[in-house]
Parts: sequence; structure tokens; C-alpha cells
Amino acid sequence: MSDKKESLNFIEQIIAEDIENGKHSGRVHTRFPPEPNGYLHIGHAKSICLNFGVAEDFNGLTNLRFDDTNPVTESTEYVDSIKEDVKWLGFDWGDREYYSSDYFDKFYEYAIKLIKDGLAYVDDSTSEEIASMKGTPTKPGADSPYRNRSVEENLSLFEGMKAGQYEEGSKVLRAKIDMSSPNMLMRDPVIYRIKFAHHHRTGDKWCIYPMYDFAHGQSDSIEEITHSLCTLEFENHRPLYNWFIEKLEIFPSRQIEFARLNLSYTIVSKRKLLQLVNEGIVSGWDDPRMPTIRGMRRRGYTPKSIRNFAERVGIAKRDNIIDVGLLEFMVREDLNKVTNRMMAVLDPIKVVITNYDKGEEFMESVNNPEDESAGVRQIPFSGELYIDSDDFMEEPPKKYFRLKPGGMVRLKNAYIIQCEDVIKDSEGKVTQLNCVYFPDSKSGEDTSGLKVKGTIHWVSANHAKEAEARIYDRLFMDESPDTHKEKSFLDFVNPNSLQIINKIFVEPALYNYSVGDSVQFLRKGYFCVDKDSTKDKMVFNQTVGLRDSWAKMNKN
RNA sequence: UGACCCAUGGUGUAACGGUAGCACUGCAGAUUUUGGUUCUGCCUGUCAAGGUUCGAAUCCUUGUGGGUCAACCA
Repeated sequence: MSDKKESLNFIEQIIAEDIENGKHSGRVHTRFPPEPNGYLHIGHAKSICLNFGVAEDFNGLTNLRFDDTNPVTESTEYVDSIKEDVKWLGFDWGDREYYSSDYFDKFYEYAIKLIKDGLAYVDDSTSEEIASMKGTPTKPGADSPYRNRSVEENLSLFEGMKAGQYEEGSKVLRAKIDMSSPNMLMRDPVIYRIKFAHHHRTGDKWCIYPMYDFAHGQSDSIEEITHSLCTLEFENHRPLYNWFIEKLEIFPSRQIEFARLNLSYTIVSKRKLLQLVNEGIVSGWDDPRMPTIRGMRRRGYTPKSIRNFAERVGIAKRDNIIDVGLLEFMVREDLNKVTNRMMAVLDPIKVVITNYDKGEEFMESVNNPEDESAGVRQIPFSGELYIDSDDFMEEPPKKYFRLKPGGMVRLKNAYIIQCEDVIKDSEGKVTQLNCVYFPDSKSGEDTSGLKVKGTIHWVSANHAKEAEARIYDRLFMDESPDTHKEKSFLDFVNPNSLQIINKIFVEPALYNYSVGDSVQFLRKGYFCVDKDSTKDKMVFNQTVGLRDSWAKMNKN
């Protein structure tokens, strides 16, 4: 193991045992097998981290394999995005990029073998007929009238299917197992269907395509995958997975199932995510509110924070709902260590320092108190500033440490000021504060002897640049939006999940940042530069707010 | 009412027959020129009932609760 871990999850335990027993000569080989019909999301990240992580820990390898057996929903657009996302997360599959479709010839041979062994037959029944003969979970199914065709007839029919002699839907190839099995999947599952569809890799070569159960496990075997890790909903498939290995006499990969990730206030379902995109509820797959890898990247999540998250949530078999707060904790933890602290005012009030007569000066600021190597910078200061509106209250509650009439506050990295005058417009809204500053209270050389409880951020009005901020809230208002029997997840969409602030003021140095860069807006939160930024107007996405014990205290 | 799977604080996850631990959350305090960070302390848990055992979260039985399965999707 790369790191000494105090305990192994159940999959690691199985692998450790297998190695100890010399199974597959101690070799470990996993695979990440996405279907290229959608973008990767946080749930996939868990699987990616598991598969690549476990292989790395046991000196094994991981393949990237596209499970592309259904040409009507799959495309290279998705292939490209998946590769990009896996790479971005920090994993490397080397030259082991595979496609189930690469094995179509092999699968066809496997099917022929099954037919020859009397273990598969061509069925002319309609899909409705097959469904009705399937029985129900509590009632056994009935044999198809075509079940006992001869090997020769099946062979020629199946060849005819391959040759395109039959219409789509008119025939399927089925495994001949047991129509009364208590496991529905063993009731003569369909393994090949006719589809006159163009495949993103094999083009028009095939008009028959294998089903998942006749492709996934077989691909595992061909690649000599030792441990095939998948989610719980495939548990019932395992007997079938093993049946094919036994009957086909191929490499015995072992399927092990773990519980998929569920995140509170979030949906993690490709189909439903697609719906959010198609219905325009979000701006696209990379909308920063989406739990997709691209969405999270645009939001400002780091690969490391996602990997740490995947590690923290653990691997087990029980259903779970992870508190989205844990994800937020992980990104704060990472960003805290690596981002510079910069000043930005999101909702400005003007502060005029009436006794400031120096014109301007520059204040030195540490870039990141958690990382000395980040250095220092100079911030322009002047007699006209902006501060954030919630850093002033005319009638503050007890324990309010910020600015109030007659009160004093420290301007971060600058002087202590005292509020002398509150100027309001005709509606009574505070528009300007007239203050005085104490020249001998300058940060780093303070001889004033003044003690203040609060320190607030600011920007110099004449030096600040305008920018846009996008503040995000959870996309759903229900903890588990897609588990309600009577209601659609769309009923729980949060109408206020995106708040755009058109005009914020940021210190000029922020205009040196590039798309994707992360920064902490002091006392506000972590933000990252959005791709919509222009050189005249930058756009900042709020990744996550800072913990705010003042806000929390006032809620109660 | 068939088969398979699961059950440990609010949420996750450990403990592999021998002191129920860790993380998040929550609460209290210390430090702090970010009401951030950091540090300290605290609260809360083995689904139930039987059985095996000197000893059970762990093994057995029976319940209870939850999940998955009836696409020519994966």
C-alpha cells in the first residue's frame, strides 16, 4: 500500500486476501467502464477513485473502457469529455484505452459457441411477448415457443440476423438458462438484438449489438480484469456474469458490488441530469450548479478536493446519502491552503476618510497566511473606499464587531477608522459613511494603542475594478429530491440557486488572474475565474462560502 | 408476496469473539489584523427478540425496516 491506512474497506480486504492466496499470481487489474452517453459526475468520481486508487495501492493497473454497445445513445463527444474529466481528476490509464466495440467479433464468436452448445437460441417473439412470458418476480416465466429450435436452425438464423436479413425487433438471440429461475435475469436473457444504427466506432459494420450482460463481463475477461467493481444494482447480474464465464470457459474476472454515492440536495443520475440540461434549468453540463465533473471544475472544485472526498465517504454496501456539507468541507480544506487572499466588495457602501490627505499609498499584504512562499503584494489605498454593506450597521446587535456610528474598526492591512457621519438617501438607505482615520494605527507599525474587535475588508474606490460575481446555492431544496414517489425531482428545484451580482468592486491585482484560477475573497468565500470573463469584465464564481460563525450565531 | 443484498451517533465509515474509534455536522472555549484558519473539550450510536460463549456490533435463529430485479438500457 502506498499509504499506511489503518483499515481496509471490504473490497481492499478481498483483494488483499486474493493476493495472499496467490490468485492470478497476485496480479490486480481493474477498469473504469463508462458508457459514452453522458458526462461524468461526482458518482463516477467515486468509482474512478476506487478503481484507480485500489489498483495503485496494490501495484496493479486500471483500464479505461468505454462500454459502447448501444449505438443509438452513444457518441464520441461523450468519449472525449470522459477522457478529459478522468485526466483532470488526476488519473492515467496509460495506453489502455479500450472499447467494448473493439470486441464485437469476439462476442459474436462467443454467441456462436453458446448456440453450438445448445445454450442460446433465436427467438422470433415480439418484445411484448417476451416480456409477458418472462413472468414476474413472484411468478415463474414460460418457455418461448422458439426455445427448442435446432442448433443448425439457430446458427443460420443468427447468421441471418448478422447479415441484416431481418427487421429490427423481429428476432433476438437469447441465452437458454431457466425460465423459472427466481432471478429474473436468468430467465433466458436477451443477449443480442438487431439495430440498424450507425455506431460511433464500428460504423455500419454491425446491425446486431450485444446487450450489457453479454458485453461487460466478456470485456472484463478479454482484458483479464481481476476485480470488476460495480454498483449494487448489478448484484442480481452476478449469477449471469458467472454463468457466461463458466459456459464460455473464459478468464474468470470477479464482479464485486459497492453502494453508489448519493449526495444530499443533489441528483446523481445521468438521465435526470440530461433533463436539467434539456429543459434549460441549468445552462449546460458545465453549469457550476451541476454535480458533473465539468460543472464542479467550473465552480472551482479542485481535483484533489474531489479525490479526498471520495476517500472520505468510504466504500461499503449499504445505501447512503452523503451530506453535501462534506464535499464543501473538502474543497475549503484544500483551497484554504493554496489560494491567495484578495479583497473584493460585493455590495458596496462608500467610505470617505475626511482627514486623509495623502492622496494614495500602498499597503502591503500577505498573499496567503497558510503559505509563506506565496509572498506579499501592494494594495492601493486612498481617502475614498468601498466596504461591504453588511460590515456596517446603524443599530447593531450586541457583539457586532464591525463598523457602527461612532464605532471603530480596523481596515485589513491598513488603518483603524472611526465612523463619524452616516449619510442616507431620500429613502433612508445608507449611501456613504464619513470617517476619520488614525495615522499612527497603520498595520505593521501601529503605535496608536487603540484596540478594536473587528477587521473588515475594503477596496480603494478610485483604484478598484468592476467585475461580476455569481453566487450559487444548492440546486434542490429537498435533501433527497428524486426519491419521492408522488413528486418529480423537478418540483424541488431551487428558484434562487443562482444569484448574479453585476457590479462588484475588486482590487486591481485580480485582473491578472486567468480562467480557472481560485482565490479567496477575504471574509467572503472562495471564488474562481469563470470562462465568461473578458478583459474588461471578469466573472467570478463562488465555489463555496467561508464558514461564518457570525451568521450562524444570528440565526438562533 | 420469489430471489439477492443491507442494517453501528444527525450523516458517513471503522472495530474481523475481548475498552465501540475516526471524519463531517452540532455545542462550548482558546488563539487570531479574515467572526476564516489552527488548537482544546463536549454531546449523540451497535434495529428487535431469542440463542451460542467466560465474553457478541461481530457467530446462529426468527422477526422488523430498507434497497435491487419483470428495457431488444447500461
